[in-house]
Amino acid sequence: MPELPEVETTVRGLNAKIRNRIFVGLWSDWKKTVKKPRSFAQFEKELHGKKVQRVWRRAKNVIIDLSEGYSLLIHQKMAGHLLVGRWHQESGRWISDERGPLDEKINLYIHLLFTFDDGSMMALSDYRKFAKAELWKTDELLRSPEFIQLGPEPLDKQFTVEKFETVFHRKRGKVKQVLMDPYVIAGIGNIYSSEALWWAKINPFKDVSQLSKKELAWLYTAVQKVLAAGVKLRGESFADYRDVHGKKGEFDTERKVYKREGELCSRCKRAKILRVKIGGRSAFYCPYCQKA
DNA sequence: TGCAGTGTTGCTTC
DNA sequence: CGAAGCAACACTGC
Repeated sequence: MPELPEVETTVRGLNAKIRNRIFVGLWSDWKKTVKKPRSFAQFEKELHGKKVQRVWRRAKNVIIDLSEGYSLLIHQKMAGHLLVGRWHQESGRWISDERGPLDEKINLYIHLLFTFDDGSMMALSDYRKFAKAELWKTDELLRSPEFIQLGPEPLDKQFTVEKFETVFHRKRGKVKQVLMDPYVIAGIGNIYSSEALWWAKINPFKDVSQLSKKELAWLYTAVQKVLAAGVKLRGESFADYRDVHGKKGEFDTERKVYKREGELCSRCKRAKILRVKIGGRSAFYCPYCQKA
């Protein structure tokens, strides 16, 4: 579900709510969510008593830095939601104490529930059970290969158009797939790659090695534009993304091609948006604006 | 009923 | 050996 803007929205929400809180309790009905340490009991034991220092994001990972040099990493994968609030259990189900957007549906899929020292809680809801939680020593996480190998952050000030060109010229393959490769550039998934390519007027099938310098510059600008708009609008909730309070994002007003197959392109008004398969995923584009 | 799905990984094949 | 392709993960909703 979440791509960079959605994860960023979640991270900002967590920072406002759980800083300085101390982990005192843990509940789970799907312990496989915890991947590290291997043993759930060990995870629970090591987490207990740790204080939240700050929450940040790398690619689509939420990282909660803790006292004593620990970091809790959570990846929401396709359908995970991180929520904060208070819940109580009724006949085996978690019920939100608050009225409003944290409705019953999302609560049904809570598989991991952390309790803090002040009685507030952080829940990981995930109807597909793909999300993962890992407890690391912070320095080990930062030195781990899977972390080091991640591509640059597209919204970093240091991520210049020159860096973008360098990163892309090293690769080959369909530009759509390369954009979604977290080891090439971080945080871009199926929605924002489709949107960026539409803004840049680039055909998603085009091989990255065939992109002109001009096209690379357009794509660089488009990637930053759609991601920044996504963050500003607090994410895309076309599917089921919600922020930590269960609220929807507003990026849907900006959605130009994703899941719009058959609709007239809003820019050229001469062609209908196509849906095709690239690398096993659906890609959406305007065959007129984004000629091969 | 069948299939697609916001992501990533790891296995197989070339 | 590297790259590419694809199943697997597990479940809901159209």
